[in-house]
Amino acid sequence: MDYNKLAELLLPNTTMTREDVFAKFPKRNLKEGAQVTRMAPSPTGFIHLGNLYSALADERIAHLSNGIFYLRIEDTDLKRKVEGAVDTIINVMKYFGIEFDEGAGQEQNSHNTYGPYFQRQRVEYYHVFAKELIKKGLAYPCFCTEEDNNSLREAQQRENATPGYYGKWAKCRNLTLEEIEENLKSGKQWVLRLKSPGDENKEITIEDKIMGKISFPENVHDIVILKSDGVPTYHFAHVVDDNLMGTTLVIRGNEWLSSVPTHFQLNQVLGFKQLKYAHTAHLMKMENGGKRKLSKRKDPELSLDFYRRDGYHPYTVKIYLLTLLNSNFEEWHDRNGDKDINEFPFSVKKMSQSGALFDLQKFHDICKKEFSKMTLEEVYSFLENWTKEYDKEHYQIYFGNREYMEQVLTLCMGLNQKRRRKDFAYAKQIMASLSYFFDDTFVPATQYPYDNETVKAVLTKYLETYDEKDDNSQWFSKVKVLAEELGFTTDMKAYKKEPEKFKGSVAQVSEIIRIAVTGLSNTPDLCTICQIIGKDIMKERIVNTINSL
RNA sequence: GGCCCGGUGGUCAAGUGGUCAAGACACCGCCCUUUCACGGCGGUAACACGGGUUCAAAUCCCGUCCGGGUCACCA
Repeated sequence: MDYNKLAELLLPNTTMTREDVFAKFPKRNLKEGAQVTRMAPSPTGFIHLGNLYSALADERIAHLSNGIFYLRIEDTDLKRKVEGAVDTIINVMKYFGIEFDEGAGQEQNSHNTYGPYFQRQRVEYYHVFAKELIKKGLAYPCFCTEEDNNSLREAQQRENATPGYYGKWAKCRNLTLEEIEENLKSGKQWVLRLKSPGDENKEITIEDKIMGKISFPENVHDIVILKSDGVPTYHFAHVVDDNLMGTTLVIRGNEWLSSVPTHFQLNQVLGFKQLKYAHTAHLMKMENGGKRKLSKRKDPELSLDFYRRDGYHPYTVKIYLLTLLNSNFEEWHDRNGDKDINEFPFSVKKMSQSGALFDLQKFHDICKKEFSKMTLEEVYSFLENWTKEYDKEHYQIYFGNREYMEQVLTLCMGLNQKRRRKDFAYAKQIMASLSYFFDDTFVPATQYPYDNETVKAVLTKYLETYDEKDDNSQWFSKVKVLAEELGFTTDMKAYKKEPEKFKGSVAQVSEIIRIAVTGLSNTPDLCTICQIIGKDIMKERIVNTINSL
């Protein structure tokens, strides 16, 4: 077979040579040890926690080594394309503190020289290498239709053979040049397949940066490398691009592990240096007592929108991901609270081989801890931005008066205390807990833990003695006096020992007041709440309560 | 089903031949306390199973079981 003729027949318009291509993609000029990593999503625009998880690993590896982290869009499948996806991806990543040095969306940068970063715009390059393979007799056109492939599968099932297009099953493998010309002339669609030189009895071994040494049988499948529209499949595009673009470490999900033999072989036949890989474990979720991969359809916590909508601080998401990524991060972070997390010596080797379960409780704990380290200024602006975007109707109510809101936050988040409160994990939760500070959102209680007469008596006496100038201890002394007058004990120890001996304790008295003023039985310091909302509002709420009984 | 990966408390995990098998989250108890938190102290709880190798095995080997991934003109 005249392979040169075949090559011209199949790809007549490809005139560039391998050398021409290499001239456009020279070896990167980087310092010793600098790593080049990439995020390579398809342009659906849907970025989930798993993407962020592995992108964070990419970003850390690149930046810790003074290397490059770039964005390449794998748009070889038109069905996956969504308008505006690239901007979405870039914005989402930015929101979570991950920025690209190079790639799609960075076209204004002068050093953005390994593009185009959209695979559809690189078709001419793939064709150069495809044509080379044809010339070497390592690739051939396949005219099989979908039906052909279906019946192939059925036949293989009947014979209990491994499914796939390979060896003796590969019908188009040995077509003559004449047959091919004939098919082409009659306008039949074709794909380009690799003529796999693999031997299933031989093994290849790779050293995965996370998994370690792994051996596989060689690939024997004549995989499609160019689809009928001339666009490459993932496998082919990946191998060509990561070589041309100088990726030093391909970090990708576990689901790719089994195609390593294919990629290894592609590298080999193309005469490239083998790529280095790090296959990351998936984020898992517990369900019905078993672990399973997080699914974007079923699990809202996988969608990054979820974190934005509920107002999780992006920094806390990053911290959580980092603790999953490198188990020694948490300890490091605790010990080096003053250091920028980017100083953490992130390592691929420390990444787990098995899938971590997404643990909402653990995540919340981290959120609370991180919130407790933020300044009033940080907390305020974060909440303000969140409310502006996700709770518009309450924005004016909550943020109309900055000084007031600052007082509220200072109290509720314990900002003026040595030990901060750690009640809150996300904005939605915080804002919901603040409603009683605002008349528009205050919801009076309908139930009291005591009979109406007692409640009335407590509230009436409380109003009589209340003085807004009292400090906390003065205020509480008065509550105590009031409690005793009404037959409640202030001896908490005695009360706890034998509660049945008393009508109740000062704790209940406080509770009654608390409920009347806030509508809730659990709140931060009551005295301060009364000071913040002011005597008038406090009085109004109490009077309304008395009247309603 | 073939191939590949994994399996330490409920969860995330240290661990690479000798430890009473760390730590964190969750849970429980006690203390602090006007509620809720915070904080302090303490506690329950694990090497999937069976065989080897070895003076010694969570760690090395084999088998079993369980979980996951993958077998497209999708990535």
